[in-house]
Amino acid sequence: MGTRPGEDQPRGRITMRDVATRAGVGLATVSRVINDKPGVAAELVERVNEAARALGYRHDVTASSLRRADRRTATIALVLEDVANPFSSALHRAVEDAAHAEDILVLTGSSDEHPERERELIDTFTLRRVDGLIVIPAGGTDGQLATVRRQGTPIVCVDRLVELDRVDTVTVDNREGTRAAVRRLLDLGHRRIAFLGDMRSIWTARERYQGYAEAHAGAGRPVDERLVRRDIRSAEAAERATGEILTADDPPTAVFAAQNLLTIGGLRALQHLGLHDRVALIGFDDFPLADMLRPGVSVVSQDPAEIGLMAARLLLGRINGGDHRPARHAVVPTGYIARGSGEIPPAR
Amino acid sequence: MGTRPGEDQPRGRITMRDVATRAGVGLATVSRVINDKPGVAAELVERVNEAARALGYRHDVTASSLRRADRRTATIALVLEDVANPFSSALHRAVEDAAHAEDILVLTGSSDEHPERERELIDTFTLRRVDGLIVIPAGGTDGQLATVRRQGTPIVCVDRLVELDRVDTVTVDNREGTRAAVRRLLDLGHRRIAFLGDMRSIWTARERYQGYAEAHAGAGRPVDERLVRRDIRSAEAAERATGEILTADDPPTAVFAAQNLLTIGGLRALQHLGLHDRVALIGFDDFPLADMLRPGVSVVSQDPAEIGLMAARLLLGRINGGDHRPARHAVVPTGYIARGSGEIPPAR
DNA sequence: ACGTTTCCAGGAAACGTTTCCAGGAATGTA
DNA sequence: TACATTCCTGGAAACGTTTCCTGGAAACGT
Repeated sequence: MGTRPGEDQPRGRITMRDVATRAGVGLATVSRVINDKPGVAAELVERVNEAARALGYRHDVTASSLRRADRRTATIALVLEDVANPFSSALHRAVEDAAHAEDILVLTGSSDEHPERERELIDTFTLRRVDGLIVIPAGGTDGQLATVRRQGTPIVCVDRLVELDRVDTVTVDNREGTRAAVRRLLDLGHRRIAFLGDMRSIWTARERYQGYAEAHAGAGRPVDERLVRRDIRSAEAAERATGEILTADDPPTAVFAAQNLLTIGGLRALQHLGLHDRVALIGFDDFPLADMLRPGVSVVSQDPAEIGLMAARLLLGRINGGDHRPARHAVVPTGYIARGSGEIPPAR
Repeated sequence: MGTRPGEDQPRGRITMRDVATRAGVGLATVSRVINDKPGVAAELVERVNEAARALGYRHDVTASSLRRADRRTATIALVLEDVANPFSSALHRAVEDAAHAEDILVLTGSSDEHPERERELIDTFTLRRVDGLIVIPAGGTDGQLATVRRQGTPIVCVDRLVELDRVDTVTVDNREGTRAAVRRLLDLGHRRIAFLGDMRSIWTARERYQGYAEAHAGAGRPVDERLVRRDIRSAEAAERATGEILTADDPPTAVFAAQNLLTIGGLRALQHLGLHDRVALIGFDDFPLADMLRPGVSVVSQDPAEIGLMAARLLLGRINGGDHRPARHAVVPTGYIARGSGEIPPAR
């Protein structure tokens, strides 16, 4: 019974059949053992495992999922705006961890907010038969998402609200977070508060503006449209816009920047004009080193890890059988981090 | 010839066989058409495409790669330290773009620098039959990498040098980048330059220290071991270490931080002691907002996008046939970005 | 007109697995 | 002891594709 090297070593790739032959059992039995199915005599289990180990057998997940009744591939896909941006990548990490706990792999792709690219990614992923999809929708792909959903793939949309049958969403309380922050500025005595907003085609951008408007309405103060700049798409544009507003007649005493890059742009403009200690600034969404700046930048914070975890939970829940449930719309609360820039009182 | 709805619509999943039936051709012909293989009459190509479109046929990549002679899955895997850290995610993005250009999907995983987790990831990925692997090796997995390589999967190692047969590497010039930066400090008149270093088990950490030592040797200056702290693994630890060095007798007039987090830690310590305008600081690796701080933080910069692109090119090159070549070791140059903190002269 | 080569098409086998099914042994019951 | 039931086991079919191979038709040369 010696294991002389190369004895009954099969030449090509080692398959279940090889293991079966060496263990002296049938192919079906090997499959049962590999998949931990009950009802195989202990002795055979032992023999099969031993043979598999000796031969260096490696289970082929691809072939397996092809035949498998539930057709599961143990893969989920994540369509992000850009894997390299901090929000996306923190989300990605949280999803990876949750998936890893169930031995599920994560495929990712960056849409760059292009509906066309997003469509392509969703297409590629479903072609690969992923078990589920987490998407930060750029908009314009609702029809496709609905189709994919109808064909059986569970979907969770993140960051932006989507109303589709049995599609869960995880969003952040954009409106309330913004309202509360702007309310703080008003309570501090600010009367002229500028608003820097992202593309209006984006749901979160609209919601945040609503929060800004609601805070004003709640305090019985009108919004001065000359202080509102929307559809800004880069830090540079934000810097320009902020500069213009600040150097015009009757400038604001505070700035609310409704997105990460816009906050940076606004900050640059303030520093450039030497106003960073005299004009208040609050940004939506935290960023690294915000506490190291002078003054520290106060922000409305959202927790991407929490969002990702929630999304993964909802998705995995559906994958593991609970797919009949109606859509759930989870809302993760925002926080406020006071670091100084939001606490500057209005200049006389 | 009308297309009455549901006419010869097959019930379950639409397969090539369905397309073949509808187009009135053989299964093999459909396969040829779908794969753009030459030698099919134009009319049949037309009929097949038409049938595929009408039925909404979707090619099953999984089944395809199972039978396919080259067994390619059009997937590569990327083992990172953490998908959420800026260096990793910038690299990820560059790899994604390069892969996307060839319709290749990217699987990713975070090793957190744990050899055990890294081993597990590599295992999972090869089980899925990825066509190639890009790894930031945590160390301790060389044997496994060699095995995987021998079994045919091309591998590119990034960021850290690895000497394995037909395994390419992409690294940056850690030693020279550090040497040049420290040399600048010496030229500015600094004589006491502290060094904050990462875990010595990491190749880059060792290289950077070498650069620091070489700069001193080149200027005929001894290294004062009391100013050298290595094996630091967090921003907090770096902050503590810097604080200790700065408050001891005969403190340094400049600090070189050999890694991202350590730079932040050092910076915090300097600010805390009110020395940020009097003690010079240079960090290895750029970080967002470094220019917004007071003073701006000077850094030795590496270009993760360039690194990722290079790694992807090497990998795709091997995948597309050039796998016989011996290992190539690409070295991407570093830069220096002067922002102020590195240009502070020694205090009298 | 005939034989040879070239080309295209389709049936069947194969990829590595899971699942169906049937058969044999073992156990339980009358 | 005879018969029904339960439990294990392995052969064969199936998953959706690609590739091998055979055969007929067309094209060519003499």
